[in-house]
Amino acid sequence: MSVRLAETQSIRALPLFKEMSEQNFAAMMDLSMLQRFPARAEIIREGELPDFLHVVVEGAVDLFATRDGVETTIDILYPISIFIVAAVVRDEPQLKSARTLMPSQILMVPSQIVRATFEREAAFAHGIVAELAARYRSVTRVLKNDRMLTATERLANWILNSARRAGRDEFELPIEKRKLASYLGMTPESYSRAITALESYGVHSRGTTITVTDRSRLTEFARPILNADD
Amino acid sequence: MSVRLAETQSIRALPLFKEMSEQNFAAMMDLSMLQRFPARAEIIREGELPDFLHVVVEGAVDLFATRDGVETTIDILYPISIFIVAAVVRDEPQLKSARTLMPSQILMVPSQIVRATFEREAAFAHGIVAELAARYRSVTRVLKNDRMLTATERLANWILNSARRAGRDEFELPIEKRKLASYLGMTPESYSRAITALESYGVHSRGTTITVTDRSRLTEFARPILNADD
DNA sequence: AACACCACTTGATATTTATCAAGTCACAGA
DNA sequence: TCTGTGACTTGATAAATATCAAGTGGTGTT
Repeated sequence: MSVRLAETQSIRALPLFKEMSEQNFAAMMDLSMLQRFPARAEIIREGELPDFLHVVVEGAVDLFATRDGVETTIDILYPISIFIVAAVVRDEPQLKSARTLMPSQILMVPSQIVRATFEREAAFAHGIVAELAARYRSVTRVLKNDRMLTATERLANWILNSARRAGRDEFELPIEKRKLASYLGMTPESYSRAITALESYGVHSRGTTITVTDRSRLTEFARPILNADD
Repeated sequence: MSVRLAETQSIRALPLFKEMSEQNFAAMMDLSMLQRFPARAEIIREGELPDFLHVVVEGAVDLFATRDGVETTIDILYPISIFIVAAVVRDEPQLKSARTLMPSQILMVPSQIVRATFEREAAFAHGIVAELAARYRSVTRVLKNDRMLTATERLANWILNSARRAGRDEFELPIEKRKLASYLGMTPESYSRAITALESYGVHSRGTTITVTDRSRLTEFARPILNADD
């Protein structure tokens, strides 16, 4: 039921935990579990009360919402990130389901420990605030993009941001196209057409490789919303 | 430059301030301003760094984003609520602009004071966390609605929630229809058609009055997303 | 009372996107 | 190597929504 110290290095480095006292951090890890999941494993389900704060240590996690069997991807998380922070803090039902996109390692910190530590240690509380504020801003940006950009423009912006993050004009799709489509709020068919349309605006796509061949042309087309970083 | 004590009663009662020490609260109010704005006054502009945490004390405030002159309403705030919490906490550019929808009173707390108090007093930090988590969840719900419901379904859900909040089947639109349309992510024309369409599903609209004539029928049509409270 | 303004509504049409239906292609397993 | 599976693509069509263009109606002003 506890996590070995050797495995906590990268977790400790997270903004959320960085400033905590060694003692509180150790106590928290002692009550947490580091669990391995296969690909496509369901981790949490929308509507349930959160038992754990989750940390993606390895792999990738799909956060999605469902309605009548239709699902939409709200966020995709890679190491090292945290999820269902808000539900844990408020002890309210989760708004999203989560499943692994590949074999993954997830650290699970019991909700009560999170809330208790939160009360006890200011440094941890600050970490939670920073995390929440960042996520809040991130969804806000997604909403703005959804409301004010066409599907093709959203894809164009996503490509620009991915290239920027990769530091080069060529990068690999980290996930299936259909999943990316859902994340960008469109169908797989629309994704396919959008990427084809972008060939005229400085993007080349072959297999899972995307190349930005004309950054300024693409930027002009994308007309990014201010601060739309993600 | 300071706020009279008599005016702070309702502010003090906010979850954000409720648990604070009298001393810190007084110090904060001393450095804050309670300002009156006419209708349609611009309060903050997207992209700027936040100088103040704002509290809507009286009136109503429209939080919106702009792109090429087109704007979309992200949230509408009534007393007593707080805005640009995330930007203040992170000291990053605001993602939304704000303007009054009617003559309003706004309490403005300087950002530095917010951050300083946040460092100093755990109770206040907790208040910030609760507020952020609540807002994060709220935008998440809006995004889910946008992604998975049609415009008419979003309106249906909004009506159901409004009626529930009002505690009766008849209520008044608190804002212009065009503004509500924007908030629900549609054009005024689409709003008009949507409300007409809902006449067949237990809704009656005349002027600024909306009446739910058949709640179960409307609920069946709206098929609300789990936990979609706002 | 007449008028002007503006939100709202309604109609016609265009655009965007989803849906349905075949394909095509790559890859894993027999 | 063959074959099946599933993701992806492409085409045809439908649905949802926006846009453009007149109206309509209420309110406040002169």
